[in-house]
Amino acid sequence: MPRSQPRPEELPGALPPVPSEHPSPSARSTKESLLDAAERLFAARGFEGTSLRAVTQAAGQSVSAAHYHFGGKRGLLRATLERRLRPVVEGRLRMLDALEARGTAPRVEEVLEAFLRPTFGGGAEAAGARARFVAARLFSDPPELVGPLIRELFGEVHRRFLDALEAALPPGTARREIELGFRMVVGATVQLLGAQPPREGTEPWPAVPEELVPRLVRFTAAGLRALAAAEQAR
Amino acid sequence: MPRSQPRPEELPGALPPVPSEHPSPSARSTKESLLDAAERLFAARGFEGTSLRAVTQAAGQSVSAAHYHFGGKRGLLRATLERRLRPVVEGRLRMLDALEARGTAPRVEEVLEAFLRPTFGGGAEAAGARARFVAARLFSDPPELVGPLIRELFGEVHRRFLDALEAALPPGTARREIELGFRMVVGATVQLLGAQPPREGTEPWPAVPEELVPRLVRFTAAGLRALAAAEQAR
DNA sequence: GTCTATATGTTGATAGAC
DNA sequence: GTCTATCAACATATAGAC
Repeated sequence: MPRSQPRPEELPGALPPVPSEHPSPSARSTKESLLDAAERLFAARGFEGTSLRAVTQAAGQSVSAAHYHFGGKRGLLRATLERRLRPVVEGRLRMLDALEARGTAPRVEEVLEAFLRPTFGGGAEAAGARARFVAARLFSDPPELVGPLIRELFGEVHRRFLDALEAALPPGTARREIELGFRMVVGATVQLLGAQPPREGTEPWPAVPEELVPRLVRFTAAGLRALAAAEQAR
Repeated sequence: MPRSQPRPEELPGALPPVPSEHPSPSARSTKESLLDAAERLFAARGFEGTSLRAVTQAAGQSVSAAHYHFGGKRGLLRATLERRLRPVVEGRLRMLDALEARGTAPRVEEVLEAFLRPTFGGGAEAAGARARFVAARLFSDPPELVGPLIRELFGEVHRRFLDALEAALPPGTARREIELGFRMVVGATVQLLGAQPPREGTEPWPAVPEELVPRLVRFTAAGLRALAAAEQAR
């Protein structure tokens, strides 16, 4: 049996092949195809309403491939959510950083835009599917699975934006009032993302970021200011 | 053991106790216990995530009782939704009627209050469970089942409130702008109903109508006015 | 890494006695 | 109206060949 040869190619650190992931091109495309199919089906029929079989079949993969890569159905949902939510969170933090690195204090509208713009990001076409999916999942089953992920992903962001809003609103506005206003901001945003089933007789709004974001900013900024003003008037 | 009124005398308008059906006292309590259990479980784990067995077991009834009374799982969901949504719709229409029967033109705040107040109705304690359930289901699976019901129940109401808002806002405000604003109103409302899984590190807001409704009215009225003003400035 | 085959449990729905 | 018993279908997960 030939002894092992300390070739330069085998020097430690020369080729640390898989630090975290992309094990092989084929495996990568397997994972990705599963994520794509899962995103589509989970969005359309919900987590519980979608069988793992349906996902793997739509992806042209086997059931056990999903188990190998994601550890099961729940892991697949988690990975699917994470893939879309992470960029939104990073975009929000980046825009808020830029705003705070600037000299002057940010206005309410600027803080809100930093929060809202990445939500509709990714281009007009892709934004539709992604946003619809993510928003739908946030409001759907199973809370014990999605809840911790939401907290993990959004916990810091929400705290920082609450701080920024507190700084931008008139001094003395109660924190609790700002928190309630922020929840309304989130609610209005989710609604415009088009997550819900069609509710009115009116035609659906196109999810064009250029159209929606300014109106969301306008609406919610006025709402937050009204909350702050009413509280100070007491 | 108090029996239900054996008096067949029907005074029109006096107090119609059971409008359409009451096959027998025991059947009624069977139906009701199934509805209660279904409401609780569907709200907690979703429609697809809840087995019919779990519902009937929690209700102390048999699986076939559910089939007999509601025709199956989907019929049970429909009946459960309808039981809670109908009073909200009726309350909204009643308040709007009263507003329009008055001489003077309603203000934006008054229209919004007519829309929002019944949403949180039914008392501080019961409101929590009902609202949470209804809002959760509106945003959850299966759209092809819930969608038509939503349209059937809310179609007319939404159209009438859009008209009322159009009349209350500055003349010339585009209908489309009002529709978008109205969707944000709905979104903010649903969010405050507490339907979603906990999303922030902050403690949950108590769903006390007396606290939430005025703030919702304040926030959304200012938002709608800001939308209208920005559009007229163009 | 990916597959087939299978273990093990649950689902929604129904038939028929009472 | 309500029950028990049972159905066929499908669920997730795993074992082991390649």
